Amino acid sequence: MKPGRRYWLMKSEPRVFSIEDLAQSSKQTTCWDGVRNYQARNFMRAMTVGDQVLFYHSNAEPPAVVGIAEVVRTAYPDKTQFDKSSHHYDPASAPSAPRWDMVDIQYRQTFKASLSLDRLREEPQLKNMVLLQKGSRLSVQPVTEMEWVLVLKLAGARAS
DNA sequence: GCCAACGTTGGC
DNA sequence: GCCAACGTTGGC
Repeated sequence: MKPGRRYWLMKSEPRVFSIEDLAQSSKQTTCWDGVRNYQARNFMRAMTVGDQVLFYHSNAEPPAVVGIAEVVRTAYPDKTQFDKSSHHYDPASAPSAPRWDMVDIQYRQTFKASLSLDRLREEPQLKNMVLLQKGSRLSVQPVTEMEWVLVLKLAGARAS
């Protein structure tokens, strides 16, 4: 655990963009566009290069943490907010004052055994994970170092 | 496909 | 500034 590193969890629907898609992306890197929630955006703005990310498959069977990525570029304006043809177009956002940001993340590893939501709920020490809170829908959320260490342990994974 | 939980919008 | 209406998320 390197000092100063922070830990996060980011959700993606695998039918839209899976961890396999990330692994096969150019430079195994992608920009995390489309976030349109202020709290999630603010968490992305707090990210620094080197921060570690749990990659979570939502709306999946089963929903699960499936691997690890790393932040390789800090927050910068999400171009899709100005693109009228984009599903994420935001007419209320001005180019002079972009409302939405994104970060770049790079693939690190896929867990041999992904950790399902049910499995995570079985761990008393993870009961405070943002992911496990009732009604939690945040697509970008903080993870504590204790939670990070335990999730990797449960996944039989080593920190990258 | 259902629907609970949550965030946003806009009338007042 | 309240809050009803609406849209979205995401587990099930």
